Amino acid sequence: MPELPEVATIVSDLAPRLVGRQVVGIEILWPGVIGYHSTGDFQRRLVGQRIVGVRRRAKYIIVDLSGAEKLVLHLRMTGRLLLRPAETEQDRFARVVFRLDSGDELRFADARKFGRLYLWSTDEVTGLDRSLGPEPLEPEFTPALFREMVRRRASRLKPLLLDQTFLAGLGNIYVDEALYEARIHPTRRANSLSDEEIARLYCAVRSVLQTAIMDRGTTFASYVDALGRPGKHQLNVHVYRQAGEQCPRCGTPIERIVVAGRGTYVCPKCQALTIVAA
DNA sequence: CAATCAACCTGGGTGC
DNA sequence: TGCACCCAGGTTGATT
Repeated sequence: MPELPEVATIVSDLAPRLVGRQVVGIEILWPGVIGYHSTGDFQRRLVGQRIVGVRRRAKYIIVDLSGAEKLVLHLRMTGRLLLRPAETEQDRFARVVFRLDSGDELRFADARKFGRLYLWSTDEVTGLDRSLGPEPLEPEFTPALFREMVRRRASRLKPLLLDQTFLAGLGNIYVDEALYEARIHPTRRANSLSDEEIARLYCAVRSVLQTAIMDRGTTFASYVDALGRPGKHQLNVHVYRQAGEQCPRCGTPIERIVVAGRGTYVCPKCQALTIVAA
């Protein structure tokens, strides 16, 4: 479910509200979502810790603590991270609840139980960081860097852009939106792109993500921010889940195809595989 | 390195 | 209402 803009929204909601808070208790309603440590270990190591920072890397949420370890969360498809007053009725599918000294609870809820919570050392977080591709909105991600990355790869763009070790943060929605914006077909080989196409794709990736962040994410089914509010970007998507609707650019009906096992939305005219003479 | 598929789980929507 | 079936915003690991 959540991609970079959704995770960024949750982190921006949580950071000002969580920094300085202390974890005073933890309830684990479904132990399966705790990775690595035993659940007892998880509770013992976390209770009493103070939160000193909340940040994002790719689609991971990293909570920096007063101790040496860091709480790392991944929401996968249907995970939610919600900050609620403790007296609020429990959220459906709540799996782990952190009680805070403020009287609030940080609740991890996940219908499908794919999401995971880890307690990791600095070295483990560094290892995660090194295994991930660049952050598309950071200044280190330059057009020249992206050009070299894309030129070196032979795979099709759709799975390549979904690959978090290649580029961090994109998921199914924003890959389709970026490729549409750049007018490039998702099955094109990366190393077949012209310099101009790579430049278009670079700009498209960044503008799609930035626009979605301004819209506080995309809600089609289950995504909500840390206060339970849906995003607004579903009102501004051009192709994702728009099969049969008219392409905003040329009016051709949007098509749904399957690429690398993923539902994929394209304008068959704007994103034609072969150049058609005008 | 690239591609495909299964697996992890469950809910929601659709069509009969 | 019930039921079968399809779809799902992610990631990993096995296999070819």
